[in-house]
Amino acid sequence: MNLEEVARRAKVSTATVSRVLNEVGQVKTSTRARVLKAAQELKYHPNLHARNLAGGKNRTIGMIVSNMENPFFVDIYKAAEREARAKGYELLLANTDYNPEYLVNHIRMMIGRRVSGLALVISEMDSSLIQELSDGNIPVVFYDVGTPKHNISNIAVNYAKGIERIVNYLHALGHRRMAFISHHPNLGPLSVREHAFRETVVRISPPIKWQIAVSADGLEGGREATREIFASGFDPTAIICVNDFMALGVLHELRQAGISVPGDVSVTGFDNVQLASVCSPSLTTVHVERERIGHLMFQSLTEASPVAEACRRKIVLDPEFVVRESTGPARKRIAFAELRPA
Amino acid sequence: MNLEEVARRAKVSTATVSRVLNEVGQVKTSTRARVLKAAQELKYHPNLHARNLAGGKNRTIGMIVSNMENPFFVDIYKAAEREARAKGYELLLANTDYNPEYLVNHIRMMIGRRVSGLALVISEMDSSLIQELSDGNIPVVFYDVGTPKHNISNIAVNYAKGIERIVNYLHALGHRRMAFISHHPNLGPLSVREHAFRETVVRISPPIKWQIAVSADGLEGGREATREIFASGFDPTAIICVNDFMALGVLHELRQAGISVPGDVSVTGFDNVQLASVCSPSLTTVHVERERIGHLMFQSLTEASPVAEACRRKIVLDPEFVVRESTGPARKRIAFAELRPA
DNA sequence: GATTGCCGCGTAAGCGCTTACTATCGGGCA
DNA sequence: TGCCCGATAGTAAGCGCTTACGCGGCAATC
Repeated sequence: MNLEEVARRAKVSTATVSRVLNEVGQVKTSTRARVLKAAQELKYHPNLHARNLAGGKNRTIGMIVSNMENPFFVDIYKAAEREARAKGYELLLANTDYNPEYLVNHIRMMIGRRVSGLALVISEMDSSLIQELSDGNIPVVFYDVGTPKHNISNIAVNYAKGIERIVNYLHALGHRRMAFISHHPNLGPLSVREHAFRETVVRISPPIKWQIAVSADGLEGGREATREIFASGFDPTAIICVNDFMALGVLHELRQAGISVPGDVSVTGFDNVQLASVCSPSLTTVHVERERIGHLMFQSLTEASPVAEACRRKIVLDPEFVVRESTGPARKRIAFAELRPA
Repeated sequence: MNLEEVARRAKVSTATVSRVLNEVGQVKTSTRARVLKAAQELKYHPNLHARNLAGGKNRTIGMIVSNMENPFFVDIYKAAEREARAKGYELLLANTDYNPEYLVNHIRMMIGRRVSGLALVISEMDSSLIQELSDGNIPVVFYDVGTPKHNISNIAVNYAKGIERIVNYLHALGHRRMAFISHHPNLGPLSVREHAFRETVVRISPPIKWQIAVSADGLEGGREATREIFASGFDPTAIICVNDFMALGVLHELRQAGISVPGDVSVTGFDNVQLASVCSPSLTTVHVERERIGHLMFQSLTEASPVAEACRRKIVLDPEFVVRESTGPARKRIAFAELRPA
């Protein structure tokens, strides 16, 4: 069933049916009614592919994220979706699981669908891909990676600042042995945080002992990284996590090991996802405005002002430090061995 | 840039370019190389709309879920996505936030895109919509709602059984005052659980006192429902939640109120999302095989056996009871007023 | 009563692809 | 030598829709 059948049934031309369905042009009320009736009776659903092909336009924007299991990404997605819905756009979502190969496929797919904008909330971006995108002419907005170009905007969070706040805070509480838990350390935005950690820690005197552990993004990854730190013999008084999601795993592992938080070890997260305030103990973390990020990403893709568009920009959000229950004064020097049940 | 430009540059016809790009038909190696080179140089990306229009086929399936914030849905999505990827399919996701209006729009959109199958993991389905879908001819699979038809499959979990297990277990532990926390009580699959709760509770003797509280699906909803129960004056020794996600909120609210779990109140969830084992105290819950659900949904949409397709079926999964830390013997009769800090 | 202008609608040309169907060219074979 | 067939590649007809263009008719204008 296509436009033509509807037209035949309503005894008009396909052009008229199209006009009615798209609410453009002048159509007599009675004709409109006939068309609508015919469409309804035939259970007609316009073929969006044909529509896109013919119309050329496309109120669709694509969003690619790294890990839909992490609530951080879900929040950004939902914010963008809400915005898209309000503005009459469609939001296409794809998930890469941090796999660069999937990412390439998804980008190709989005381009193939001729989205009118592409929001990339990912870390696994290599420069050749960025190049390929900046050669194209569809508006792109990155979160956390890349640099502005004629068709590329950037939104970033000042991670260095956030990490610095955390480290300084812990230092002030007397912590001198810190572990940093991360995932995918060689991906750009994540290495930024690691560097920030290293630098801050090194800059402080008296010097802080530190160690870095890496695992997968997620609850299980947080747990594993924690075990790794224990196993290495390093006994931190504070564990700084690259995000809340991993921190939740850390909390769990510590609890299972009989290590109290923050009594024995302080733990921090990053992002301030809703779970961070709901878990036990609640997480000291850094708030990242996901709502605003989703909003800004959508904006920068659809804002129609060609002047402002001409010079693409980079927006950097300042994070806000949030102190909760998972951090406290450093314990006196006691080895982990004594803390942990045999 | 389109097929024609590539063809011109490679000095062949569009048909040949198409053949090369789709790897069908016979093309001389040297020609193929020329075409590939031209496509690369022009940064050609095939227009998927045109491709779909012309080809008629469509390795795309759509999935609509109620609430992407709830990890339960994310897990199903990821399972289906993995499967789709392996089979060379595209998975289109849409989120309704339990809003029937959004649902209708998303369904129309999926049909408009001519997906080759539609997976609906939603509760807010009214019968007229089901009717509309069963009139159509695209394969549809529901989770938790609807009945099998020629083009409709169903996958469900025996919620009643799960709830019954929970109630019986709590009863055996001495609980005689139970609260049931739910969301969207008049949506089909959710009311099923509520009924199961009611029936089980009523069937048991000596009789159990019970109450039902309703709020939004989510952490905040769980908290609010808990407050509501408190405020009503009912003092349950156990709180049964319709899913883990809400239970996490309940746990948080109880902790804040200074009520210990399971010492003062036992709490149960449903679904066994990963967080249920990671939170503190870990949740007694009922395991629902999300992995398998995602898998089955995909299967039932793409399985090519026309014989098996002829008679659509309903698959019911039996849930498995998982006991963890959030449940314990009922406390002796002490009013909440005494438990809670003034 | 002829002219103007606008409303309402049909005609038809694409949008970028896929895919019959056809045409060409050698080579193998009788 | 003549013929047939397979390997290649081109031609062109759609897929279902939008939209520029144009035409008839009717009210308003002079």
